[in-house]
Amino acid sequence: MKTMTTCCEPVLGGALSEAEAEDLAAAFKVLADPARLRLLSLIAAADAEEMCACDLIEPVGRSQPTVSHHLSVLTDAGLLTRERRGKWAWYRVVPERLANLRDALAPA
Amino acid sequence: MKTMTTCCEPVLGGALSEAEAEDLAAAFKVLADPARLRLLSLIAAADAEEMCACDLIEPVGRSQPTVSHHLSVLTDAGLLTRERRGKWAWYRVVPERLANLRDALAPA
DNA sequence: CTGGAACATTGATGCCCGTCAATCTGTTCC
DNA sequence: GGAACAGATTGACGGGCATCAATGTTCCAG
Repeated sequence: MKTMTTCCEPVLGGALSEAEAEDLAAAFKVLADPARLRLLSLIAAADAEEMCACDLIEPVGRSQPTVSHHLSVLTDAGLLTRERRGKWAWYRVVPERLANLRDALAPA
Repeated sequence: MKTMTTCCEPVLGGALSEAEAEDLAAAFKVLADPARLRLLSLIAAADAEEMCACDLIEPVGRSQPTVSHHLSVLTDAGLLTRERRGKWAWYRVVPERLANLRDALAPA
């Protein structure tokens, strides 16, 4: 499981190579799932700016393993951070990473 | 094949409903493919701001039907416009649509 | 140390989709 | 009209992935 850090060339910044296109496509693929988008929006909207995984299962309407899987995908993509406190896992969004992807869609 | 027009609720603008999340996920799914990103970047980088499909097949390195398929997906998603002139098809990027998706990643 | 709770991991299943070969449609030119 | 070309469509194949049940792991409570 590799963590994604620096990424990506902008779409409108000149013709993308196949490798650059694959990197950027992989980044958008993480966002291309309704369950993951709901998790992101739920955590971002939390008062404490963080949420326990236990409080995400019911509102997102999926099984516990599925939610855990998506949270891992988001974390590996650098969009979330995970912090274990006792037997609970707390998640926070990483707005810089979101801005990073946003910039990939910016005008030249 | 439905054309996508108005879309989407921002990720950081409060908890997304399942329907809103599906719409936004569908929009990002279009961008989550290296061939489509390369097509977008190639057309955006063209001097005339438009490109003939015939000139996109070789640089993107896929078969003619595959390129035609991706161009249709991008067009249906509102990211490209198609104009047939004689036996050729000319494509242009729709920057407003790109900005639209960009806004979906904007801070609250 | 034993039971239970919270998450993560594994394995299996079904669906979506990127890809290409073959074919079809429409256009140009002679 | 007929040949040749550009592009779209169809059908088939294969890989990737979202999902869940079952199981594993880690931590706390008593």
